[in-house]
Amino acid sequence: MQADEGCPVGAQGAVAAVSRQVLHEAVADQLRELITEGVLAAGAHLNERVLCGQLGVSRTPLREALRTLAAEGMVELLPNRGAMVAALSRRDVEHAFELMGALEGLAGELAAGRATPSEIDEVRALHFEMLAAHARRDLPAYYRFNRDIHRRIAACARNPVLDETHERLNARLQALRFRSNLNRDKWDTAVEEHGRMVDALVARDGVRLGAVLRSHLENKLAAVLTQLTESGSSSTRGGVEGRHGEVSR
Amino acid sequence: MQADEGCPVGAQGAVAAVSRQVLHEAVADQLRELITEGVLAAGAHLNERVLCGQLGVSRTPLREALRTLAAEGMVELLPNRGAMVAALSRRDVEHAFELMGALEGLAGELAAGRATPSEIDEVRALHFEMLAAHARRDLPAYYRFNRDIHRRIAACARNPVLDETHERLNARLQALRFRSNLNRDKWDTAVEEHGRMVDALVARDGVRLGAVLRSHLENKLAAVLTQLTESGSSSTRGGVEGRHGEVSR
DNA sequence: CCACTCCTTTTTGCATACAATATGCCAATC
DNA sequence: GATTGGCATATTGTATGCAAAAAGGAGTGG
Repeated sequence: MQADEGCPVGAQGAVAAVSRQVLHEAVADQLRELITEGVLAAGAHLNERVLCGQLGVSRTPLREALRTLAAEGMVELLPNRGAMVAALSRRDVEHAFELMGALEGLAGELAAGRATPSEIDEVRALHFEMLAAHARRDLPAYYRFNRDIHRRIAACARNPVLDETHERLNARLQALRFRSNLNRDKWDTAVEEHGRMVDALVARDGVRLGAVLRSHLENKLAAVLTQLTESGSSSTRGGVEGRHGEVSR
Repeated sequence: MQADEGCPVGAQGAVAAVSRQVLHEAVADQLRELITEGVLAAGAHLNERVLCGQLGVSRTPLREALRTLAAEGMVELLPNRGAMVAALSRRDVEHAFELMGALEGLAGELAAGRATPSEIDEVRALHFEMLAAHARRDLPAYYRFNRDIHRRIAACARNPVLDETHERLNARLQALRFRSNLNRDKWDTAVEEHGRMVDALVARDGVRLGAVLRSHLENKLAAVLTQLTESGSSSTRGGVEGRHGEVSR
């Protein structure tokens, strides 16, 4: 069922020299994806044996992957009682966004000074593509460009430590799947903010870019909190097998 | 993410649950300490079997602990070639300090608004103790109070996500053991900055506190870089050091 | 003298077996 | 009728065994 992306044994003869990935890392990648995609719902209990069967690996690499994900904050380990997908409380989300604001703010400040002209051009191009998606009301495309722009700006900061921290926190938040509803007003506001973002980057005004990114994040937090309040329960999609009792609070 | 350890539902506010710590966590703690203490030097290769013998555990919990530490950035895993203690290049240190500045800056901004009066008093008390240590030229005591003050301020931010990120990055930097030489000028400057820090906190001026913390970090970075240049430049550059992968994701 | 290859040794990666702990059920008791 | 104790089951934690990959070394050929 699950596409086995990690090559188990026999891919070493041919082209890709990089294809040498160890099993527990492949498992970790796969679990990360399952969690951010919402296939494994927040709060869901992860039974080792069941997961082993579904992923087609033994318990050892699975457990190692779970330890990795626990250190990343994606899952929570209960001693002698197994693992569960980390569930973010409303308070946790607020905290995460506070931190995210600082991270993106710093990234913006640095990016404005360190981006190459071609990188700036690329961000501008992505921005226009995003505007096109916005004009067409194409939400998935909008989100894709949106994410790419933020990632691109973060990359311009030229700080791998910052980038890794940012990506990791982002992965934890992605599991919220708050990418669903977005009313027109907020959407328009977000697009406007993106415009100021690009302006600040082109002007290489780091302080301004950082400020724009921070306020952008604050608005996003407000939207997410609104949605959390409204919906309360996430769509309980049956897991890889549907046997996971979702313990969402 | 959940700050609270222990039973999720039936906490029964009674006595704290007995030290139920699993072996791989104990091993991870121990390894963390060995690394930050410098017993396991940066860049050192970690042989699983040898470590097993030294720690008195089998390979399974040791390997799980190593995966945890790898996710935390304390060690680096080389596929099929074992683990080594993460070695920070000069560039890595710069990046880490950039991030650290943003983290402490945010913590300061939040702390100024959220600290309780008694917490502020405690920081003031620690500050005076630090002044005493400074007056006596008692470097170890100074470092202890210094660290406590920073931790205390960070705690006042009331943001576990930020706190965890901060602690983790701090642990990675601690391994540098740059706590050694500190000339009198820089020491005096640092103490002055701490004075402004406490002033800003007492005045509950978050922006100012954040700014002081950031500049404090910048000075510390300068000191660390100086020391790195003096002590390790000639030897590390030519050798195994090079540019290591850093972000594994 | 250097490089290359093959072989041995060592070390990591994975699977499985065994032990420790939690969970759930049922009866016995107050 | 509710609660507690104990047993049965299930699940996690740890140890060990086996196979694959890498490191090291000896020998041979250029």
